[in-house]
Amino acid sequence: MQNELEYYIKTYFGVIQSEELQKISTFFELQEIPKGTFLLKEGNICNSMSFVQSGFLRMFAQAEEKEVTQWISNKGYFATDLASFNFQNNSRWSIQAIEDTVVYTIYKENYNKIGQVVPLWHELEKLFLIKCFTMLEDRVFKHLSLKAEDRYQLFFEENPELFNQVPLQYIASMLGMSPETFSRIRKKIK
Amino acid sequence: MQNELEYYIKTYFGVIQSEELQKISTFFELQEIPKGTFLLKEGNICNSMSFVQSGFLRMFAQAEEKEVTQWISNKGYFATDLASFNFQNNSRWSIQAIEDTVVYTIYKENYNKIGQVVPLWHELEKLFLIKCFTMLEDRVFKHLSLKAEDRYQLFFEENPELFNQVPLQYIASMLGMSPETFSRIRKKIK
DNA sequence: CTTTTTTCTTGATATTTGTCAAGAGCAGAG
DNA sequence: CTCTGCTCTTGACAAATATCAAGAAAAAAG
Repeated sequence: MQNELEYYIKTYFGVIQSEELQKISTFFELQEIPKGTFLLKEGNICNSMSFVQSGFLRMFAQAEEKEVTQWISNKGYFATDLASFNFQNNSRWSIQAIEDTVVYTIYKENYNKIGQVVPLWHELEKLFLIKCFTMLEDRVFKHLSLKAEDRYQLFFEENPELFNQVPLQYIASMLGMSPETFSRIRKKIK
Repeated sequence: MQNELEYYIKTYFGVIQSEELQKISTFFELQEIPKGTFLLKEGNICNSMSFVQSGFLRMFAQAEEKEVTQWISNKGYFATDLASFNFQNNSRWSIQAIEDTVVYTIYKENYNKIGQVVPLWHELEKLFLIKCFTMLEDRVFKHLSLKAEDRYQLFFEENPELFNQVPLQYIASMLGMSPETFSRIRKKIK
């Protein structure tokens, strides 16, 4: 069980000595989040970061009229408001469990202790942030260069598991299209 | 002159002791980049990072048919392929001077020395990366929630100085619309 | 100051995507 | 099982945006 968490940490932060990995993982706690529960509400300060062990978390915000889903985290992904977690400002996102979800959560006070346990931590953290940055860069590029259908295709290839487990309207929103357009693209492709 | 660079560093990396700031700034070198010159070509490895002192740099990549402008750096902004700079993989972006441009450039070997000079450096660097991440998060959100006209408006409010100094087609691309749409929005708004 | 090239604008038209409204399908509550 | 909400789909239509082509304007080159 704990090994699974260690695997996620490795995935994001790279190779660490296994003793260190064990120490880090003791900072996390396993939590069961019932469907519908908010891990974070827009405007509040985010003081934790969670890795999804099972289930789904949706990160979203209110725009003018509609609710916009920014990201859906499934098994192996993490969820937090990075800016709020680090700067302690009001979070821009709400994070809510789409299903009953199990997460490994680390709170800020413990997160800040990792540096003392793992000498190289700041380097790993930096590389982690650059990966996150690059992912977003990629997303922006896709919006600048692709039509709805191609964005659908690419996302489907990368995350097929989401499509039969998460309300499709959320995926549509995350890809920047209406649920109706999403539905028509699905039909066309089948 | 050097003070200007120190100001940029401060802007991005936060408050540092002024002696430290001076030490860091000696790692940079002033370069004059003639219009049209490439600081980086897609596919090459990026080994430098530049702050714009005057002029404009365009970061772009080739998509299927068209060239997509991801970002335009003007005075005070920096330009680099973060992923390539850090992981030494092939860069996804080209960076080219739109005008004769003056930059302060730091090369990777010197960049890596900063940590020895400034004890807190890794912390500042981390906060810097989070700011970059947040900016991109914002951009994604804008694409998910706003129409072309609103993206234009917002960007214009934040960067009015670009609009009479840079070919508008590049701004259009960066905002995810065709030059024609861009032009029509301008007309409508005037 | 011309000439040439690039960029911007405009109109006509096509394509993509969104909106509205209705109904179908499905899951959960009782 | 049946009712009640959601969610998804579908059609008709509207709005947003892209494309193509031509000309105007501006900038660069000579």
